[in-house]
Amino acid sequence: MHETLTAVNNSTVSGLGRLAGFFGFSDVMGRLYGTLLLSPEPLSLDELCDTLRISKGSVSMNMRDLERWGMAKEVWVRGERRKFYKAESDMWQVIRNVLGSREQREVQVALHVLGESIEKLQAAECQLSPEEQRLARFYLDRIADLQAFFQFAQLALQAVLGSETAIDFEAVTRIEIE
Amino acid sequence: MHETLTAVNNSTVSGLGRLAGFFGFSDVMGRLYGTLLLSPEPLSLDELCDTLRISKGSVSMNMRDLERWGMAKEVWVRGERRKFYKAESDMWQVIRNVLGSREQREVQVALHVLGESIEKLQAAECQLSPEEQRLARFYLDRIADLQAFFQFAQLALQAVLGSETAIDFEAVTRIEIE
DNA sequence: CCCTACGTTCAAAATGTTTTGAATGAACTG
DNA sequence: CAGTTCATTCAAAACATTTTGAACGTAGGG
Repeated sequence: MHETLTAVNNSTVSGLGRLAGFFGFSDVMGRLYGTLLLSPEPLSLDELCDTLRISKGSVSMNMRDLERWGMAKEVWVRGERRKFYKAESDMWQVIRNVLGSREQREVQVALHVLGESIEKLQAAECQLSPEEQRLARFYLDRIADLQAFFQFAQLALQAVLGSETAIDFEAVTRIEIE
Repeated sequence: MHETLTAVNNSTVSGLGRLAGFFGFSDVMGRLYGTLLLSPEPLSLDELCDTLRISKGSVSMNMRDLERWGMAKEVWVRGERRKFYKAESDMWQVIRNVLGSREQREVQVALHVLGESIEKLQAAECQLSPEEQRLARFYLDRIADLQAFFQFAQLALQAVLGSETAIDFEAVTRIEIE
């Protein structure tokens, strides 16, 4: 294959590995995803092993994760007994999967814990010594800031997730280029 | 100290540890930050060791990182020879530090690499076999999607970073609560 | 100057994560 | 049903990260 194609493939795959790492997934997941994304045909487990120089076991496990996150799908190739995979190529869908199920839960838990802390502090106020009351009020201030941060994050997430297919990537490209 | 205060302190500190981990920092950094954030007085290295049950060396190194990221500052306490630290309590500032210097650079690098790939593919087109040309066009499609994603990320970052002190956390709190 | 109180460094140890490959099992085929 | 071809599992090994503490450096006080 022409060297340019190989080079582009490599840098894209390793870039996606990096991106995956950034989002708290394993590098390998990202590289598998990238390899599938740049393959016009679905790929089998063995082809993925060969391409990425990774053991079969690892590919098997990581592919399961990719499927769990809706980033890849099994594909049935007629006349073949093996499993074939293709990437979910709708980025928007992938992002919604990840943000919607993982990040949103994290934010909600955080908000819940912070809310509880505030309640506890307010409830305990009358049992505290004057010195402790000062500290409690200090805590309340700082925790209110954290709360505001997470509420902001929640709003941002909802903005991205809420719009059905809204944020139109193609449109973004056009805006930037012009 | 009253048990409620201790409990709130613990959950906040460990929550910030979690958050730090999420952003690719070490847990310990987050916990140090949390401990400082919930202390009305600046704390010395040794106090931080004691509170978090962590070695002096570790605190020293992690505090340097916290300073590098603008999340904590040294404070001079008169009559004291030791270093004291306090948290940068303006969350907005902290977020801008992190997003501005780290995330933004990542996004820019990614955009640069993707742009290069597109150029390379276009330049090589006339040297490719018909079969390779089909593949090159396929790559261009997929890479354009990735580009759009990163351009979206860049816009989002700029929206957050661009506004001077704009996104007003207190206002967010009010909106959410009402 | 020397002594003390501190902060920093860094190599080794502890801990955590990822990868591997042999064992297992499931599904098809003749 | 026996043989083959695959995917999966999981314990052990390879690898990476974090933590530790002893050694070192530095500044102030006497």
